[in-house]
Amino acid sequence: AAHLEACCSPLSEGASSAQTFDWMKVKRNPPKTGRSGEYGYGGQPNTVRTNFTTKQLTELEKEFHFNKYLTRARRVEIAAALQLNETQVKIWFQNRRMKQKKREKEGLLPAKASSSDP
Amino acid sequence: VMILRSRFLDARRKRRNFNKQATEILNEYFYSHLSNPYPSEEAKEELGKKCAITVAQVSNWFGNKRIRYKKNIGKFQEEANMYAARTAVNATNASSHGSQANSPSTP
DNA sequence: CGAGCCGATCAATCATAGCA
DNA sequence: GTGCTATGATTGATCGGCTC
Repeated sequence: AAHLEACCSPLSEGASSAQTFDWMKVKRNPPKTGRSGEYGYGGQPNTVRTNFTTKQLTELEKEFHFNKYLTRARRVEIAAALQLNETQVKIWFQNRRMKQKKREKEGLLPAKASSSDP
Repeated sequence: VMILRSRFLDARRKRRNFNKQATEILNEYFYSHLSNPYPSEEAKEELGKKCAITVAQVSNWFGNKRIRYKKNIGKFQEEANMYAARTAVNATNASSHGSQANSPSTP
């Protein structure tokens, strides 16, 4: 792999229009997901977003409805059963909780409208 | 590979684009705060109200806009100039204000 | 000091809308 | 109809801040 970044600099611009602000340069570190998305490889950082299988998602969802929060023990069990990292399971639950909250929030006042109508 | 998508339960299927006016308002905010296009929760609520969309949609819009903008600044140059000219206001950096309509943030 | 959580965001991708 | 781009939504994972 090879990444290079050396184009424009935040220096001055003639007149109008934009410059390059800090938020445009923000870069996220590659996932440290070590692996286990798919057994086998060298073990190098996955670099890519893991795609959970329908089976894994089903199990996680089921567990979530049972308990919104995980205990260390439960997390280990699930991770082993689904062949995921404990971290991935932990993160999944965190994201799931946020998703749940978002849903509740919107399900409260969904005053439908906007856009166009065909 | 087969990975039979459970493409049968995704709300993202039927999607409708926003009004031209809503997009107008969002872009105006975006480009007038290009130095820091991160509306506060309050600002999002107000934008959502003005555009008749949810706060979540406002967040999605800004999230997509920021990523796509920085991915290809050149592609948005025109748009940027257009909106930049339309609004003279500009907050070069996050700091307090004292305006009337909307204020950036920092609780 | 570190682990887990929250809230926000990123970044890649999905699926459709919209236009030539 | 076909083909490609624009765009809203979804989501695994990261970042900073806070609690314990």
